[in-house]
Amino acid sequence: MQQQKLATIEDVAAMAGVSIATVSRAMNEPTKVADATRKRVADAVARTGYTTNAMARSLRMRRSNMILILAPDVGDPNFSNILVGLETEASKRGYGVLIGNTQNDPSRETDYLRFISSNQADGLILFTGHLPYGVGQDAAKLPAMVAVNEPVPGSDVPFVGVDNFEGARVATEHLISQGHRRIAFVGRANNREINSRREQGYLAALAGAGLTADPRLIIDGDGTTESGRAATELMFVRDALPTAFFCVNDATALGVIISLSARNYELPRQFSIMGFDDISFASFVAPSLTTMKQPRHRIGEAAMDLLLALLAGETPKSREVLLRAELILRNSVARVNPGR
Amino acid sequence: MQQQKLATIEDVAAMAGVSIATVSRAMNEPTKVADATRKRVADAVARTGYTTNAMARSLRMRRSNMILILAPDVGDPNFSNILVGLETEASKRGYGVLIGNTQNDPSRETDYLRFISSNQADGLILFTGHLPYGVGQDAAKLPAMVAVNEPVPGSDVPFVGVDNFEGARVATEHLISQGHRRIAFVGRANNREINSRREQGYLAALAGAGLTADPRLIIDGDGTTESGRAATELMFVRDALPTAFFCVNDATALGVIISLSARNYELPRQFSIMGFDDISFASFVAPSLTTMKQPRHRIGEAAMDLLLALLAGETPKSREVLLRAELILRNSVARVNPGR
DNA sequence: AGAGTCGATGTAAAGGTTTTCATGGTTCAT
DNA sequence: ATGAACCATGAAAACCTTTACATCGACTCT
Repeated sequence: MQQQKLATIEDVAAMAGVSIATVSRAMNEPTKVADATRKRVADAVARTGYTTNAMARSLRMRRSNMILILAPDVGDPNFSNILVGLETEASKRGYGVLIGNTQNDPSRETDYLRFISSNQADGLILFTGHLPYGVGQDAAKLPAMVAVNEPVPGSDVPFVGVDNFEGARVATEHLISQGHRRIAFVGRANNREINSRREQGYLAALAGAGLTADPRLIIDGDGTTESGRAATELMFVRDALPTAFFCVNDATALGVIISLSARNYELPRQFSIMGFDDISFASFVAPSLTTMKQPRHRIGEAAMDLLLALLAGETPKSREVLLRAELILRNSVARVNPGR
Repeated sequence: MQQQKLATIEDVAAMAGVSIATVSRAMNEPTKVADATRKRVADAVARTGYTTNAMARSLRMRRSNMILILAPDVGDPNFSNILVGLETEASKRGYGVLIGNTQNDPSRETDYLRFISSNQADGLILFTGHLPYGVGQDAAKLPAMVAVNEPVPGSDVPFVGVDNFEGARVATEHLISQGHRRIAFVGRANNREINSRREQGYLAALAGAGLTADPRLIIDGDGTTESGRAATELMFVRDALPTAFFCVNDATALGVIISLSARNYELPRQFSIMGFDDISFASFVAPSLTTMKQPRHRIGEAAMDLLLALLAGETPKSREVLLRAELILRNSVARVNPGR
């Protein structure tokens, strides 16, 4: 169980009868070394089982080949699927992935900065939607960064994510194509980028179809299931009902479904519900949820790809990489009930 | 954006008018340094914004304060919640958490060993249920390890997880307490520890109640939703039906529910279904799923705690740390239908 | 007063790489 | 034959800590 003494580059050099510099070159810049010696070195490496000590290399190169991922909630299913993409791409390129679960706790965010200030991570993926606390004004101290899932407002951090505007428009247009004219938007929140972009897409679709938005059908919500439920109840209180609900995300849609089911409405005959995200339970709810699927795996890959390009000194083509969401047809949307 | 030259321990030493050894001591063993100088050092640290270079420290100390987590599927919700616990505990103790997503691909598993062979990780958390490929016979080369979620058969790797036997017994006893006598077990798989332990618990509960197990009600399954569906269909073909299904996990239970619903049975009036795990959608299915909840957060914490104890040289009290699952009563289990 | 302790600090080695610069030999053009 | 150009290699510095050992002064005890 104990770490037995590992072979070092010197052991290899001695066995191959060359200097350590040559061993290093043989491994990292094979062209710069004669064929014969390269082979001798390779043999020695195999015999000793040598692997280069990452710490020593990082120390010397001032680079750790590690990426720190800062996320408010690692347990969030939306996160974990993107993580797979991030991890896959990083691993393919020889990078490791470090997880920081911040729970939106400022002190934890600050704490995680130690990884970058101590050279333990070269780059940063931000799921948090804001720069880490504790950097404040001197954001210059931060390394290369890419925001995922949620853009960082008021900064020039590049963003990779789903095209929320376009996706919301497609979703709303689908409802319109099913004959719906009174379509609610559940989950307005001006202070959240995602929510407001989706709202914009919704409004654009209405406008494109020559429909005017009814302000009573646009309800605030923070994206939780509970907010979806509350929004629905509010509509009944106001007695301003739509024929279809476009919800800012699937969690909200679930709240709407729960609320309507509790009132014994038959879905989707009496009301259509459209979500956004396609989280795992979307296909298990009754009725199963028609929604916009985020290409999470590809988002992760694209984000990591961009970050590594940044680290390599490239300048990004654009500040945003937007991937299209895909319309997933299930059973929560139907043609509008002609009786209504 | 560029890494401006960071302050080193020498800068601090110069500013405080002491040697670098004293700075190091002042930070790591404060008692060994005089109050006055400790204060001067602290001031200098604050003024320079010094943070110790983790690479240099790791190189010198032969310890990285990093834990590698090897998981077959990072996207698995069962995993991600345990991850939160692992991460929380690690972070609290000054450790970082490195993610390795193996997809059960042997080459990826082998690849990740580079982190430990190059000293980039001190310990290993195994979600995979087996030792990493590529170590083979010389398992001695591996660092401290703890298995989570699934034990590693035929090895002495300590395991932290839910008490599958006990949980399954409690679950089955609950069904018995509701008057059920013909109880199926869906998801038998002898080659998987988890499945067979849960089956044992099921059998123990039956035996404890003086019931004999009907082999026709014990159906193979690999824990997927599809396997639950197939198992149910098989029972109808055999025409050997239970009044209640105890499923090896929630995913399987979902398959059973889908299958029964498709046959227009009314649940739970005609059949009761009990799951295991309490994954996120369990409360959203119709009927919402009665199940055994895994204390995932605590499992993660306990596993990390054990691993860090191992790293500190302690010998574990026992090879297994088993946490109790909690019975979550929802709507998929009812008293047995007297009509049947 | 001298020997022995003790506490605070400094010196220097060690940890394992990568990379600059130097060296020595070979080839090629003159 | 001579210098230039080139190639393969080696020596040594640099990356930044931690820590064993040495030193030095002050204090205690006899």
